[in-house]
This record gives sequence, C-alpha cells and structure tokens, in this order.
Amino acid sequence: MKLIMCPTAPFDFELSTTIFSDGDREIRTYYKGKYWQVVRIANELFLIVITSIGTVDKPRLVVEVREDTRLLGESLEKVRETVISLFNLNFNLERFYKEVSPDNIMSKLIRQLRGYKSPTTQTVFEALISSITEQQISLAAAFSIQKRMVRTFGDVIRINKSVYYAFPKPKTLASATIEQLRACGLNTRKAEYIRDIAALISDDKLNLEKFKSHENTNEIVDELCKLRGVGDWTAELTLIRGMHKLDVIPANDLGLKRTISHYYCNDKKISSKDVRTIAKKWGNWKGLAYFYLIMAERLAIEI
DNA sequence: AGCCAGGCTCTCG
DNA sequence: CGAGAGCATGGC
Repeated sequence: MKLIMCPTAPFDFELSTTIFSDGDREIRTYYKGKYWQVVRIANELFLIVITSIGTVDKPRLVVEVREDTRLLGESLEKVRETVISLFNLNFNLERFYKEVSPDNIMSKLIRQLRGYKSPTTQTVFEALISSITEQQISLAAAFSIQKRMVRTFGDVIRINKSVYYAFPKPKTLASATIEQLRACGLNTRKAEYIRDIAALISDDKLNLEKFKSHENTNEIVDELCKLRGVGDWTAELTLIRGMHKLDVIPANDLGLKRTISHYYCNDKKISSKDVRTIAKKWGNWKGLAYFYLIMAERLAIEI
C-alpha cells in the first residue's frame, strides 16, 4: 500500500531525517534514502517506509505501508495524518523565516538549513519519557538507554522475518518493575518517574495528548512540572518535540547554551537568562530556532 | 582512570 | 529557604 504526499514547501526531507541516519534499524532510522519507523494506528502497528521523490521547493513523498493485515481506507487516512504530524509537513517554514529575518545570524543559518523541519514523536508520552531519559547524561548514553527500553518493553511487529519495535505503551511501562527499568540503564529515580507517569496515564488520571489543543504554552509547562521528575527543561522539550508547540525554548539546555555562545557570543559562557534575552529575537518560533542552532552545530556550519 | 554529559529531587544546615 | 549530594551510562 502506497501513499503520495505533498508537504508544504520548503521541505528538505534528507536534512530533516539526517539525525536518524545512524539510528537503530529495528526502531527508527534513515538508511539509503529511506526513513523507517513503526507507527501505531488504532492500536495496530504498521511499518512505514518513506522516500522523497521531490525537491526542497517541490517536495513529494512516497509513504509505503507494510503490514500483516489489509489496511482499510480509514486507517490509511490516519497513516497520512500521522506522517504529517511526525514531520510537521503542513507547517509553512516561511512564517518562521520571516519572523527571524531581522536576526542576521539566524538568517545565515537558515540559508544553509532551508527546508529543515524538526521531527517529532507520535505521542506526547514518548516525548516526555525520552526527555526524562535525556536528563543530565550525555545524549549518547541516553540513546542507548532508550534503545534498551524500546527493545525490552516496546511492541513488536514482524515483517519478512525482520523485527521492528514501537515505543512502549504507558500500560506496559506502568507494570514494569523498578528493577526491570534499571536494567535498561535508568537510575532508580528516573525509573520511578517513568513508571509513575506511565501509571497515571494508564489509570486515566493523566491525559498528555489533550495538551496538544491547549493554547497557553506556559500553562502546559506548569502542568507538566507538577509531575515528579519533570522540570522546566523536560517540560519545554516535551512541548517542542511532542506537541509541535514551537514558542517555547529550553533555556537551560546545555547544547543550546553552547550553540548560542558559539554563534552569538564568541564562545563566551552564557547563562540561561542570556539565552532568554537572545531568544526574544525569535518571537513565536523559539523552539524551531533551537533546532536550527543544534543542527547548525551538528553540521559544523560556520557563518 | 576520571571527569563530564541537553536535570531533578531530596536532604541538610 | 539555599546549597549540595547523588544518580547511571558512554565517550573522551
């Protein structure tokens, strides 16, 4: 089953998936021009394989759906919506580019990163749990922990003798023991945070998805911060990656401080207050600016 | 080897 | 209250 999709231009598929290029082939990866991921639609798993057949200014994607069962038309439409959401395909980047155009430095970065859309998670839960695992330790360490979590607790789909994993459901993590979670590399605290949040969700005491429709992002951050294990940094990252709320910025983020310091302050050390001051330049698109800075650093772009 | 890495909570004084 | 300890793994 195949879908053809027409994202809002500009969109650079390769650039937007590049962070997955050394990803795990059984979880999520960009490999030889194809993006692979398992998505959950109406509690069924499907493997999607995305290829670009367009250009940055005339983007076009082919989405292949590989599954055991026959896909109904309705589910196919949901796959389309999911892919749109995963890459924010319907968002017009020109709005961001226009708003930050008075900022010469960001404008130069944008020129080299034109069409980059920051990827997101399929659920808010995934964004929140991933962010918790990324607290304090290096990203490399966090990724290997996430990988073990997904392999241990994620649902499995088998296609042509290959195995693919989806991110674990709240219910599964809620019934995990602290020992099992620690075996993935989490410390005791984080294991508790994650299990407790998963339990709140599976007990219907917390609905993370509903925050997507909330307008006031500060209120959402405050709500998330009430959860044990969630501070400003974790909440802000969750909004950006899990809800497409791009007007917040994780001002305390180490990588953000590093990149702002590099591109804006001659590598001088800066505080989170300095970050907030500079981030004002980016108006409603601070979160997107954050991703552009991180990507610029990753690609070692010099201006 | 040992220190630092996209934080946060808990416990002291 | 503010400051400080403690945590887990991976990379240098």
